Amino acid sequence: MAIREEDVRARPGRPRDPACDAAILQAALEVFAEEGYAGVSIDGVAARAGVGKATIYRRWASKAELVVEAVRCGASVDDRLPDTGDLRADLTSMMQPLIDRLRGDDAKLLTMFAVERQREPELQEQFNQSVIGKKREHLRHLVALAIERGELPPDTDVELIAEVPPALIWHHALYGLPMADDFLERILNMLIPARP
Amino acid sequence: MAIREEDVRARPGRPRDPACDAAILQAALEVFAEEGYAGVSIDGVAARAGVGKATIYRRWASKAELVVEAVRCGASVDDRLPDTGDLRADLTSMMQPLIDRLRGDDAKLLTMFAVERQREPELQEQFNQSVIGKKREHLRHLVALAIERGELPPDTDVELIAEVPPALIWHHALYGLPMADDFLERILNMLIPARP
Amino acid sequence: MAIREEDVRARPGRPRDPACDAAILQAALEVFAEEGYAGVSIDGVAARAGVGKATIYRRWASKAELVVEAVRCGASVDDRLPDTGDLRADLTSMMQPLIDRLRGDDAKLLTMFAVERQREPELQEQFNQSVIGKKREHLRHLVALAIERGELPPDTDVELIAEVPPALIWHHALYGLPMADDFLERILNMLIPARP
Amino acid sequence: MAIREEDVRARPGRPRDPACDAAILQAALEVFAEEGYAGVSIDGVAARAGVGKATIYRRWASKAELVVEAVRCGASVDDRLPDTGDLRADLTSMMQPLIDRLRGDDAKLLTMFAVERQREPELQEQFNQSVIGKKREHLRHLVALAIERGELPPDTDVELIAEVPPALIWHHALYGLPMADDFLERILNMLIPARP
DNA sequence: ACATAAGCGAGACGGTACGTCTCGTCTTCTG
DNA sequence: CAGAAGACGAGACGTACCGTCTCGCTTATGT
Repeated sequence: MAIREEDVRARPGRPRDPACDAAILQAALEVFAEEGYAGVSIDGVAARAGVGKATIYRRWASKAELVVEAVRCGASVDDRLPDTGDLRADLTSMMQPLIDRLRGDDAKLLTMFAVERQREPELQEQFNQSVIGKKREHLRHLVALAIERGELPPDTDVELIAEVPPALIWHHALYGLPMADDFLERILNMLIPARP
Repeated sequence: MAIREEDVRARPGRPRDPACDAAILQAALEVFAEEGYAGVSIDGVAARAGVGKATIYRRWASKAELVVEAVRCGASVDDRLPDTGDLRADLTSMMQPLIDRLRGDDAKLLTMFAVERQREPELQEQFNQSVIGKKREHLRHLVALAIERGELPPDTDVELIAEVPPALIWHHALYGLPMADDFLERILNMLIPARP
Repeated sequence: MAIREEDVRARPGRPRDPACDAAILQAALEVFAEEGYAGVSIDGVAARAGVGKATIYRRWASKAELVVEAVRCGASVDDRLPDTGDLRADLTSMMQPLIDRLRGDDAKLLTMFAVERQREPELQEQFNQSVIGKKREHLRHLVALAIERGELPPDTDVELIAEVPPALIWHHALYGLPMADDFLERILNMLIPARP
Repeated sequence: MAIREEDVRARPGRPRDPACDAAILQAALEVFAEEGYAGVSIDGVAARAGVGKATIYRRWASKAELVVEAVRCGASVDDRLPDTGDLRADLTSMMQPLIDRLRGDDAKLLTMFAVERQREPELQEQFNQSVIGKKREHLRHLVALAIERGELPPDTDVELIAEVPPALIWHHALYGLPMADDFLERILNMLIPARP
């Protein structure tokens, strides 16, 4: 996660220019999409954003952090963690946007990011902490609640079930397997017993 | 892809020393397994292999090509396609070796290979056809047979179910999630209804 | 010639550290004096100066430029132009210091400087005008006066005689011929008839 | 001096191809004249001469030896060591060709060679041994004979006098001082007392 | 109102790896 | 054996980034 000040604005001195944040993230995203992680250079991003390097390092501690945030924003990975009391609805609300994106224009960006993560431990670390972790936790939470409500049998393997949707989605994306409109529906049908 | 000679041996001059190929690939593989892609440096590989840098660049045009080939050679895959008439047994026989390798020393190797495949369409294509495709086909075949035998309900989503084990295994591997000894058992428990 | 800034200090950004200039030139000079031109390596100079390679290449475009400047700075010349009325004394006073330096630690430095001048016409030009020219003129002046005083015969070839001492000194230096303590004395004995 | 077989031709096997000698020396000379010593690379010379590298190293032990011989041949530095019994004549016969060459088209080649010698200790060493040494020895020999014959006074400083002509010639060449047609004559007039 | 503290563009700095080049040696095959 | 071709170990070259550190300047705020 970036070194974002969450609010403070109690700090003395000149405040950070929000236009810089935008310009930097935009530039980073463009370069990443064009050249991949290795093609991103801080000097290059700074130049393209019309910004000094210090202005970047004041916000992000490393190239990895910058790229993570850029991709997260750029692909508008949404961080909503829904909890409506209906497992199907919640899972759909969390997973369908990912599927849509992986079937659309962002596909290349997202898979490229997934790939680069493996090549750059820093990147992986950063992303796991800032994004994946929370989602995983929430998925398990939703599954546990569903068991309590009786939507899933009591002996359900929570940790495992919670991984099935993202695992299948990414698996299909990475291997180029087709994901039809009813893809998520089929997954949920497999995981959630039909209501009697 | 590497600058491999087509084996002609009609070229004049001193032939390439095959011992160098081996030493370089071995060294690259070791460093890669220990430090990951970013940790591989040509100077380091050259030193460890007891070889000049030029000897590496004579064979591969860049670090990326070298690593791809090293991993491809190092990660030899086994391709048994069992069919004993028992789904649990067959899936175990197909999937457990993969899990074992992904939990063992080859883990980084295999995951990085999975990653590099994404960057080299040719490699991906070839690998899909020669290995993955057959396995996928066989898995579906096994699932279909299990339905016929009544081990799985008749309305089972064959294509989807068949992807779940590899998807979950790779998902855990790629995200560094723990895979305990009973990992495959839990997957099978989830997929296959308990025998009454 | 080096990429010297004209001292403007109107440039934006962090100014160059003068201590680096000094350290690099010093290190280059030392290596050069010890190992000769071919023995100078940028990595070596950088290491000895405690400086990154980029810091050198930011200032000089190549090894050659660096060495030229280092030597030029290191080989400061003295330019006394004596005129006591005694040819032997004046010539000794002008030439002995040169011999001493060429026999001492500065030998390699000075000869290499003489060499580099040949490769850098600009340097040669400037040096000829500012140092050599005046010395040559003064030598001829001294010889002419000596003729008037009768220390030398009236038909002496002024221009030629005036070149003999420096020519012989540099010739011996460049070819590594020995220059004993009485070297200058022998030259003068050859040129100036013994007083009756 | 090169590893020339001076004669042998008693060796078994295929004799060396004299055309190779010529092609290599020619190529080396061209590159040297165009690019200077540092610009000469064995690979480059081999390619330009249409010859394998081994064929060069079979004849010369190093780049320095090759370049020395190439320049010596190319500038047709003649190795005649005349001894007619007349000092003026012998000195003229030895020195005038050098002056002519330094005033003519070979000037650049020769001075460049003189310069590069200083930069490359190997080169200097090679050249001193193979060319300069013998000439210097012979000059001293001639001077000694002239003293015996009474052409020079008995107290003449042999070693010093012998160096004056080459020292003055090279001094003038390197500093761009004019050398008129009577340049050598003036030197000899200075050194050799007029015949009574 | 104006000092203070931080932001900003620019770019220097010590490092490290890159990919290229040359050296002088070694190894194959063909005449 | 000579010769053409070219692989080999070694190591310097000059470039490009990284992440940090000054510079001189600008911009809010808080007293």
